[in-house]
Amino acid sequence: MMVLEMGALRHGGREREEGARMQSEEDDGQSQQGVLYVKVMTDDQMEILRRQISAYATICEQLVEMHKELTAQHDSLSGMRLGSVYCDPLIASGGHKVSGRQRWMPTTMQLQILESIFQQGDGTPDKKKIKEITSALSKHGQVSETNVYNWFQNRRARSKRKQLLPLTNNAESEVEETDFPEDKKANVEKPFFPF
Amino acid sequence: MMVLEMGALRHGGREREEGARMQSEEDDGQSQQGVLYVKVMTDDQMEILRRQISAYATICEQLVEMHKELTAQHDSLSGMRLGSVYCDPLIASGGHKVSGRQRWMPTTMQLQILESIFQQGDGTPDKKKIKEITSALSKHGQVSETNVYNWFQNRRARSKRKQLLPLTNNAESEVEETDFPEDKKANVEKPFFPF
DNA sequence: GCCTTATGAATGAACG
DNA sequence: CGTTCATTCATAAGGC
Repeated sequence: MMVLEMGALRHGGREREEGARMQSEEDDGQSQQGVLYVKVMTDDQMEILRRQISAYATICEQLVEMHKELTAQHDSLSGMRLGSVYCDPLIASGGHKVSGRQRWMPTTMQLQILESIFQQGDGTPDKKKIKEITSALSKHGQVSETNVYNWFQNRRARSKRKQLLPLTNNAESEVEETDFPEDKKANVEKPFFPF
Repeated sequence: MMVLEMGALRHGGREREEGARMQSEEDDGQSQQGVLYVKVMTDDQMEILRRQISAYATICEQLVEMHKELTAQHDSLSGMRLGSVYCDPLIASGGHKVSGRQRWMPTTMQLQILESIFQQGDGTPDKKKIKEITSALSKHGQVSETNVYNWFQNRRARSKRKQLLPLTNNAESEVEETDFPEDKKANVEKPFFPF
């Protein structure tokens, strides 16, 4: 069960009505003064309400997650250092540290193993092979199958790119901009969600 | 202070990446006494629903507002997304590497909409649906039906893959929890809006 | 301190 | 549909 504390959300605003997309919000509180009759809803109406609420719940969660991501990178300076062996639990006590966006840093030993496997021809190991490699690497530090998979992906891509790179000296006048100044404001059109 | 009871609405949801169809067929049928053919709600229940919806609407508004600020530079920095209008193929004339095809980069808003649709059950939209979605997304940036189609393809494939390989990492010196944003209600329990 | 580079990870698009 | 490729993003490391 989920409980939403509204106290923190109180705000003065609320004069717009995009939020009131669904009828149910025209009287705002004290709606039925003294009326004692019960409301009767059809299944369809019930379903509509349910979906509407679900949609909002989903959206809220997504927005919160996205907000976390956006703010995570901003204060990412407070964290433990990398995925190495250290990471002393400095936060063990009360640290409400958020954002644990650490990325895998292969140890020297792991890198050597990976490199040697890569150069032994098997450029694209299958799932089984990945598991084996991961298992082997685990002896030298924390690693996941995804890490191994990504490593090979990147290794392939970058070794290929290296080949094609060495003859690109002429700088194209890259037509990057074309920016239009007032777009920033235009972007604030209050679009809300068009389901 | 106002407390919202949400247990009845989304107790099951939030598996993300997977079905999680929050349709209500399972509990929709006359759960009360079995004798009623319509839903009967008391004023209190009605009021709760009303407040829930209102609260979500308000929250969403606020979050959207915040996001505009946070993503303002992000979106504008990338300039126009996608090759967009010009995409001048830069004739041969020596430059072969050419900036060529840029890939579609959905805007924050577009992503929000796509995610919402995906999680509302439409895992595999048909042609008609694709057109609608594309049309809706066009309001927030350039996008083609192919883009939308690909997005859903990838979304499905990757959400399925993710549940098949839960990374096999060992604890070691893992820094507390909080890993990436993916707890069910953890983000609602308390720190719902830490801003 | 920034800036540059290296590289792990995310993801749009394409392939079979 | 599942897998792979190609491009991009984000961040750790190192130089200035």
